[in-house]
Amino acid sequence: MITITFPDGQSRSYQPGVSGAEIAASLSKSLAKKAVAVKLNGTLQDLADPITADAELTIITRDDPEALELIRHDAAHVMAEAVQNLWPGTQVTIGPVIENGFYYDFDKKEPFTPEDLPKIEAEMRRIIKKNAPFTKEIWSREQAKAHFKAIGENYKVELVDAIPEGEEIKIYRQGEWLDLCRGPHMTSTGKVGNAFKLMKIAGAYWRGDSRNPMLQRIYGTAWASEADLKAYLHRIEEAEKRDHRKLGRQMDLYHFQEEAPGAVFWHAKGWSLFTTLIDYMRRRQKEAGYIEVNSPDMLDKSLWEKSGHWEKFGENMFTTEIDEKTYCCKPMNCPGHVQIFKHGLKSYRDLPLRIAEFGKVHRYEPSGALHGLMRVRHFTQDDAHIFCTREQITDECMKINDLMMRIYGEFGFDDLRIKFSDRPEKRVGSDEIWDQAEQALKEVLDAAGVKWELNPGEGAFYGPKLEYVLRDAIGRDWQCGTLQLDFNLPGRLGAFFIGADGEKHEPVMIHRAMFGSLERFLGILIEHYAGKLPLWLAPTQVVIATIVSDADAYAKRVFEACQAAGLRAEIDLRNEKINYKVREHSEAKVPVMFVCGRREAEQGTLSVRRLGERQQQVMPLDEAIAELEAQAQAPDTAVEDSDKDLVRAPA
RNA sequence: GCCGCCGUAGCUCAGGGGUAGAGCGCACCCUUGGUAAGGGUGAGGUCCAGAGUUCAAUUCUCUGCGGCGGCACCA
Repeated sequence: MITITFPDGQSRSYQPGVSGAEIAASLSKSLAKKAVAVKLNGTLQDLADPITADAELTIITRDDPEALELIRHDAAHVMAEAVQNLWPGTQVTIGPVIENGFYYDFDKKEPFTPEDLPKIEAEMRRIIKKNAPFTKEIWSREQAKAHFKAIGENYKVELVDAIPEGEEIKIYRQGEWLDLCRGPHMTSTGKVGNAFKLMKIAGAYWRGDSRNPMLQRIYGTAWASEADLKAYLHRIEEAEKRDHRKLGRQMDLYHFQEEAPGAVFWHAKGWSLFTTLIDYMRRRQKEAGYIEVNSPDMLDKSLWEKSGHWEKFGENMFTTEIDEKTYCCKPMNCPGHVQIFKHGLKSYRDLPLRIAEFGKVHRYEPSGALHGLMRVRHFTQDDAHIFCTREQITDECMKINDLMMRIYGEFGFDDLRIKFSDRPEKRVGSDEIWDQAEQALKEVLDAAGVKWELNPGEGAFYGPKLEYVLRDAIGRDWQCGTLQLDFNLPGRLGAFFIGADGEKHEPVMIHRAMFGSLERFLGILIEHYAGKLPLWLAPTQVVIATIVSDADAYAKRVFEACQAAGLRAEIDLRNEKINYKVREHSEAKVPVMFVCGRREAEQGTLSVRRLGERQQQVMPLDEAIAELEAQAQAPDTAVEDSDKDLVRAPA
């Protein structure tokens, strides 16, 4: 007999080989009916699988959160059958579960069209209605290969070949249809339910390799209930409203046009945002002991050959020929910073030397990669390179991480993720150096007590890196901040310092960007705040709007007072009703409106209306402006009330 | 770069082999109205570009460019 322990701590004895279904039946009739799978020692498996040893077991019903991935996986199989029913001769490949849904990749001569999706959905519903049981069979490798070869499923043959020796080759049947699959599955197709929707068609390379043929992928979403599906579709809709490309237009921040693909035309309001961010970062960096420099935008190709960029990155560089020379637009600032470091003999006493630049870099990104502000060909980095000794690495990395966390915290990112990318296959430098570098970064992460995930083999060729990743409104991840250790470039470009021993030594270089790309960070910020930027960032902080033209003169005085207080203000004297003005400026996401009518003009007050609030507050003019001025301070310049007078004393 | 879809007014979009429409915005006029759209009049288009088919192309076909959704890429 074997002992099965249940989540409530109770246990029972069963014959070895008992199935989850039998166990469920032994517990209760209703549970047996609802069960779709089991979780055996933490792993999901088929309800019909025999259990041969003592185990902890949870019966999974369709309503359990764990069942969601089964619903989605089953839906993928059903979709594959549906597609093959509708278009015989289509080859199926792989169809995994992903966040919020599933996909399946097909090889079919004629492309799917958007009109095909409802047809496939209908066929899926028919298959689900038939409610055929999912049954598992274990086949031999030869049997599986022979079968898939015979029916022309060449990709499946390849998949069978890829299954390691000694691993079972599982076949799942659903009625007439079968598929090679790792499993597990629920008990029958009917369990998939109705809460699914096919979302989009896309191309995808076989096995994710661009040298392989391109397959057609169909993405779907599936949920336990129609309410969940509806909620999900609603979430997507809401997220799309936050898209920075849409908000950027609505808020008049920037635009793109055909003549400059991947290059931003920053409008006055967007540029205001841009410079506000730089001002903030400049203060933060100065405080952290950085010096700011500016290096040339174009440098002779020979320098990029020396640095290794031409070989490693040349395909992505913009070049220009002049005076029989080739110049490259800088894709990175590092070689320039090394030149500045090299200018004048450096002593160990100069280290660590932290060189920062808001440099605009140019990278020829593949056309298909461009994406609003998130991925552009010309962007500004808040870049810095720290030249230091080996001994200083940990301390410097720690400081960078602290600053990074502080800055991300000040923008309210609670969904920041940190990835640690270690040594790639193609790399330079000895294993000892890599050990040391990776160790240093790990220490930093541990000391900071932050959560991080390993990104194996994704480091730069010259050193390991940390990536600070933020998610946009539509769920895409973007790397923003980065910290990279580099034991390579200083040597290649001949940088050295004189140590305490009087000898030449190679400095270590730490590459680091906080926002990463200002453009990308701005895109993320816009989506993060859904356009409702905090006061200190808002391009227009306050609009002074009149109710009647009799208040024009007063409104102008208010406007001037706002400007004098350093507020970014606009004045709206138009011959429009106040409702109209309120609506328009609310839609433009202006955080505050100072409304003045006859009453305010007479009494020297303002009716203060904040974005998103229905209630207004009538305040004396001076008080309203002083309050707003205090609230409009950047996180790093905001001072406590008690200090305010001191700071402003010279006025 | 690859696969698919798309490109019509400043914006959002409809239309369709016989040289174009709506709403919003814009301009002007009336209206001075108290916190999310007052009314009227008007201007505004190389229908992405080039080639082809056709008596005729914004519409169909091809090529290019750009955008969107994925994939690959992101040093």
